[in-house]
Formats: sequence, structure tokens, C-alpha cells
Amino acid sequence: MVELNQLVQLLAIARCGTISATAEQLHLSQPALSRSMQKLEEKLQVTLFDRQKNKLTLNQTGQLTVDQARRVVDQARDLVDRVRAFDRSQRTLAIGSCTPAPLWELAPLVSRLYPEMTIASEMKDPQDLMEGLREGLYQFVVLPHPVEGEAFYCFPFEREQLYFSLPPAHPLSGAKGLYFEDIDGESVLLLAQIGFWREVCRQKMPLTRALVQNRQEDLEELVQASALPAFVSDLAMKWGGRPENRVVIPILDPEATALYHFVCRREARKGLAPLIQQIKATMA
Amino acid sequence: MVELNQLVQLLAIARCGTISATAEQLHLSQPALSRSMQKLEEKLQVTLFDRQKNKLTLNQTGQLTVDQARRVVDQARDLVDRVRAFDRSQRTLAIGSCTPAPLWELAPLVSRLYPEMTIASEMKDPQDLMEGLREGLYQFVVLPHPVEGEAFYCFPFEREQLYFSLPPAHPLSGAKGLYFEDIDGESVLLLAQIGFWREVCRQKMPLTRALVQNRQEDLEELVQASALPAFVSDLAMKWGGRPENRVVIPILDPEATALYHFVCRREARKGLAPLIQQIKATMA
DNA sequence: CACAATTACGAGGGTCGTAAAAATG
DNA sequence: CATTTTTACGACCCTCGTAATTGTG
Repeated sequence: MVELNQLVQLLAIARCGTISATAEQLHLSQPALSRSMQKLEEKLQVTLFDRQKNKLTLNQTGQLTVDQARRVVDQARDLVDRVRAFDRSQRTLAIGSCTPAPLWELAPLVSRLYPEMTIASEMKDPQDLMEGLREGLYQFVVLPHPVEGEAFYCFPFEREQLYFSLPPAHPLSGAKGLYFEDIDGESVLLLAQIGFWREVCRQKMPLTRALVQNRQEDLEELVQASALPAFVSDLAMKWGGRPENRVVIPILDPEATALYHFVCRREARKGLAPLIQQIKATMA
Repeated sequence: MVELNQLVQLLAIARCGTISATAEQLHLSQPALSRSMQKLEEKLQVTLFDRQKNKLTLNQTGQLTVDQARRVVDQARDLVDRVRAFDRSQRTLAIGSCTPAPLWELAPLVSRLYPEMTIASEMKDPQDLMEGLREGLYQFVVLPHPVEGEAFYCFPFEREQLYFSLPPAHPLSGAKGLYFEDIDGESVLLLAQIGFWREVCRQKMPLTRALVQNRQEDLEELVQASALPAFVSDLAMKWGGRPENRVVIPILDPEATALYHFVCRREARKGLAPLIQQIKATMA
């Protein structure tokens, strides 16, 4: 059997032209490379080079060997990449969610149940999530609606209620409840990574300009420093506390309430059984 | 870069099941193989086996690696085969001929002109010869007819005349010339390796039973020991002498005369130029 | 004379086999 | 107790680098 090493060296020679230049590029001495190619020729029982004392060029057989070697070496490299990627995918549990809130509860739960796994979470549109689930990109996803069909297993597990966060001086700060359209048209402070809620906001408050902040801290500072409306939710307050110096008013539209559904492929249900059991026990 | 060696060993383990059995099959000690797989895992930065102190089985990543390794190893083996085959084809000059006679003259000529080449000659139907020429199986072929078309280079270079070889006691032994049909119906002695002539014989003497001999010596002995008709040709007599105790009578049908044509692919003409020149000089 | 390739030779690293240990059915 | 895997250790081979040789532009 030929050595991959020697094939790589042969490819390098085909690139560089001379043994000396190649040896330098490979961090090898010329004699070593020269002998290595002689060994390769012995193994193949074939002459690969035209040797003219001073000059060395690939002959026709050598050219063919280069072509063949390229395929083998590429495939060997692919092997390494694929094996590592597969191994990584074996050790990672990828979760897709339409909003951040469910992950706050789910992530600790998952990492406690599968301590050897690395948890990867991602936020996407519900549509992309379903596609990713079909392709095996996610072990499970969280959607704001149920999923029909034999191919999937699905159950609701958590509810999130959206609120307006208004400064006390705001004209509507005394209301017991508000609708999206009550605030529509005012500029609103928004966090970037809110997933699905971003779309709800666009739909229900088409006239509003969203002042999107990438970082949580920046948002909080602006909430304190400005008189602009913002959003919070029951889950956000549960994990992050109530915003200071703000009145919190529930939004009465049905779109302001999301019922999150756990969705996985039917085949994956068995492997996720302990997690599913735990979710149902914790959140029911 | 992984070692092909290790991949081969991994494949063997996948076949044999245990390290011990595999080591024996590979003529290796168990410890050596065990360490080799550990090295492979280190190289890949991946765990390939479930180890249970006493037992060792491929895990999922291992299975994937086996699949990938099979492809790489197969391709590496193909490389060796293809390179050797190509190298051999570079050093062999393959001639296809429809009958043996042209080779008697051609073979020495070719081997003198290309002393580093090994000469391979083969006898086939004209149809197969043309196909082989197109596929590159032959550098050139000898046909009993010209070939049209831009893709080929073709010229006639030798003529062969067929004779009946009859015992003096044969009723027709006094004839100055004979036709195939004069003998048709009699059993005839024939040599196996006469290529194209065999077909001519079948066409022109449909009633005759051919007593085919595989070896030249056997034929000669039977020609002497029997009263059966046989064939010779001017070329055969030129190289092998006249048959003893036989009268030789020319066959008058036009099919009993073959005009041999040299045919090569147009692209190959340049490489064969010295040979073509020599043939034209010698045989014209 | 600079440069390219090959040959000669000693040093170092890697792989092998034997021996021993640990664990299982 | 036989079987399987892993660890320990010494021997050997193989490849590497340095140095020297040969040949070319």
C-alpha cells in the first residue's frame, strides 16, 4: 500500500516543479524528499520522473499518478473532516427556538440531563426551524404553534404573555390593559434577538419605528434614560426582574400571548424521552 | 494526515470483530494493532470504539469512519492498479491482426524499432479490431480491407495468397488451379489460430467439416499421415517452407487473396512514423 | 559558482513483538 | 481458566538531516 505522505509530497512536487523548492515548502531536506519519491516509485513499480542528472520532471505516468493522488488525498482529508463533524454532531444537542424565553428554562434542563453534550441553540423563523428539523440540524425546536403530521411529535409546554413597559409619565401609563394599536406609531425600544416577536411587532404595529438594540445592557440603559415605550414579558420578568421606574401593562391582543410547543421528529422521541418527561413534569 | 495503514487495519477490524482475530489475520501482534487504533483515534481526535475492558466494538463514529475508510482505501488501491496499468500500456505496443501472417514480418520489425517496448499481439475479427483501435487497446491493427474516415490512417502493405495442400493421390492433385467449391464437402485440416481465414472458409466451403488443430506440430503430423486436404499460403511457405509430400494448388476465388492494410488512429501516426516508413520501405 | 539532484552515514523516532497486568464470562 | 484488551519495555527498522558527490547553466 502506498503512503499518503508520499502522495502529498508528490502533489507538492507537481505544484512547485523542483525537489528543492518542494522540500523547503514541506520543511524537509532535499535528500529526504528525493529518497521518498524513489520509495514511491519502488512501491508502485513504476518510473514517475524523467531524470536528467540536474533536472527532474514528471513523465506521463507521473502526471497520471498526480491526478490519481489528488483524488485519494482529497478524499482522505474529507474523511477526517467528516468523521470529526459527525463526532461533534453526536456530542451536541442543537435546539432551535422561535424566541429566547423558552431557552432560559430549557437550556439548564437539557444540560443537566445530558451533561456530556454540548448545547447549541439558535433562533430562527418558525419556517426555517421546521426545515432545519427535517434536515436533522436540530434535535428539537420550539414553535409558537402546534405541528400536525405523523412525522413529528409535538406538545405545548409554556406560555408567554407580552407587556408594554411605559415610563410613569406616559399618557397611557394608567391603563389596566392596552392593544398594540394604542401605541402603534410611537417609536419603540426593541432587543435584536427576540425572534418571532419581531414579526408580530411588524404585523400589529406597522406604523411604529423600532429602535433595535443588539445588547441587553444597552436596551436597559435606554429604557431608563428615555421616555420611549418598550416590551417585557412575564417570562422575561420571571428571569430578569421587573424593569425599574416603569409601569408594566398587559397587551390584550391574542397575538401578545404565545403558547410554545416542543417539536421533535417522531424517530427522535425515544432518545429525548427523559427530557420530554422532565419538561412535562417541570412546566405542566 | 491519517495513515492508510491504519485505515486498512480499521476495515479489517470491522470485518473480524475483535482485535485479536484481526491481528492474527493481519500477521500482527494484538498490542501492535491495539496501539495503532489508539493512534488513529488520536489523529482523528475522535473516539471510534466502545471499550468495556474486555470487549471492544465500533461506536457510531467508528462505523462512519469505516464507511469513509473503505472509500479511501479502495481508491488508493485503484490508484496503484491504474498507475501500473498505464505504465504498462506506455511500454507495450499492442498489435491486432486479422490473420497471423502479417505478424511474422511485423513483429521483428517492431521489436527492432522499439527495443524498449514489449510487443503484444492479438488476433481478432476485423470488427473487434476496429473497436479495440477506437478504445486505444491497440496502437495499430492489420485488416484485410481498407478503412475510410478522417479518424484513421490506413495503407495496404502485404498480400497473401491461399493454396490447397493436397496429397499426390488426391483426384484433383493435377489441377493448375482450384476453387473453394471444388473441395467443398471434403473434411479439411485447419489450424486454430488463422483468424479471418476461418470465416472465409466457413463462407466459401459451407459443406466442409473443419478438423481444427490447436498446435502447428499436430497439424503438420496429420498433413503427413492423412490424405486430407489442408491450406497453405505463399507467406506461410515463405516463413515455414513447402509442405513435404504434398502438391500445392492456388485457389482461384478472389476471396483466397487478402490485401493486408495497416490501420492506426490519425493521432497515433506521428508516434508510429518510423515504423510506417520502415514497413513501406521493406514491403513495397 | 550557484543550483539541483543523488549518495553516504550517523542520530532519533516510531513501530513491532514479548512479557505482564487487568478484567470478564 | 481461557479469552480479550491494555500497558511496559527493549529491539529494530525506517526516515530524517548533515555532509559530500556529481553534473548543469
